Amino acid sequence: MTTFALVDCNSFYASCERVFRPDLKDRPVVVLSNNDGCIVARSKEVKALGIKMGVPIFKVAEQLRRHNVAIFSSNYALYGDLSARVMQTLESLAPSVEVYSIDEAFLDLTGVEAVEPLDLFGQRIQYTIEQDIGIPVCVGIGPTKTLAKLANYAAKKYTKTGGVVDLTQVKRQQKLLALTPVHEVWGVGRRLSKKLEAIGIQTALQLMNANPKTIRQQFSVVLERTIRELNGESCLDMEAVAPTKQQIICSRSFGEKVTEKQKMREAVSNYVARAAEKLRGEQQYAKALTVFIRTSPYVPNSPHYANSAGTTFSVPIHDTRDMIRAALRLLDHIWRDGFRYAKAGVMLFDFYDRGVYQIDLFRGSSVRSDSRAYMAVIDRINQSGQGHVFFAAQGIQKGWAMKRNYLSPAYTTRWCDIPRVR
DNA sequence: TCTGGGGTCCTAGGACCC
DNA sequence: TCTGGGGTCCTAGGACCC
Repeated sequence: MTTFALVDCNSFYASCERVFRPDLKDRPVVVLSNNDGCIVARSKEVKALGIKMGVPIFKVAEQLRRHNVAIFSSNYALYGDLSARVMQTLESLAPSVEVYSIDEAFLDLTGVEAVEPLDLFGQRIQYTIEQDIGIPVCVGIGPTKTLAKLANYAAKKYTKTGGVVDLTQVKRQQKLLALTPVHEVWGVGRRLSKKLEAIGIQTALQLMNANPKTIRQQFSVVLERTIRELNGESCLDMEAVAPTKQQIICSRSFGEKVTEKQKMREAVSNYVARAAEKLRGEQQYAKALTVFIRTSPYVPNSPHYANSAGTTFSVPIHDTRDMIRAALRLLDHIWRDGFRYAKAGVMLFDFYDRGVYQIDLFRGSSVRSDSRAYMAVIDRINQSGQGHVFFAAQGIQKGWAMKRNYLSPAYTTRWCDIPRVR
């Protein structure tokens, strides 16, 4: 019998903003998406106001002001760092940890029950993370990942649980599943829940009792697996080591619409540089690159244009210079004058480890010999926190850069922003 | 005026091969 | 004139996740 726990940080980004701002303890907090567009995190006071996840801020600006809500731009340097600390602490507490997202991790608790009651173990995790990092978490425990997820949902929703739910007993599973709308099940999104409701499946319990074979025919093998997981049959294992990425995307909406090609060239060059840096961080080389640009789909009566273009390299590369050159050539193909561009992005895929790719005998290798050393120097400088180097193509003015009008300090990752104790 | 970014997996259909 | 069966690979699109 396996046992999983899902540890999920409460309102993670909002909680991060509170760690170094005790004055915000009881004040509602929201965090905005890149470009200060939508609300992507809400403290529980904000949820209680009925403000929904993902709404554009301009639609609720007045409401936020009225309730004295503290507003923050996304500060990924801060969230990423606090996330790493949470995960490290979990590693010290549990036999095996799978980092599932920036604010969630699965733990393998198989065998723990013999040593300590599971709910006590969950409470200990909760207490330790709160004490050591200052981030509140909920813990859900169950015999499969899907049930652990559901247990976590219950831990968050029902406050009298104290934020820890042990769902290892079948009786408790059935009780909770009967109360839970099918949409809350992990892997059942908006489309699927609509289709399921149409055939009379409205609760998680009804889905659990559906025939997996029939569901597989009518829907997919994925949903069949979900049913088995709801029934306590573990189909999804722990992945203790993160699998290597299959693609890397860097895209942004612009702070101001872009109408000049030169500005677009700079933006695209920046996204390439960032994507290439991530690629090297994965120790990978890419053989394919795609560039896309588009106008805003939200503005009515304004001419819309969206296009993308891709290329493959003769051998996998990781050199920012080669990628920028290729990307700008692709941009030449898809650029059209006269539009107000809202967003652009770069994608890399078809990855190889170093030295794995078979070089074409006749074409020879066009790879630069200084590539590895040169890129390593750039990455080291840019990650040192002491300086920043970039290519001329990336531009200097960056008028298109995203809006971040409510940014908090980089408390934990920049020397000059570290809080002082007087 | 103002609407995020970054991923994964599965399936269906077409091209192509023997 | 009659025109099979089985397989792979690739791509686009749809669904989901945080």
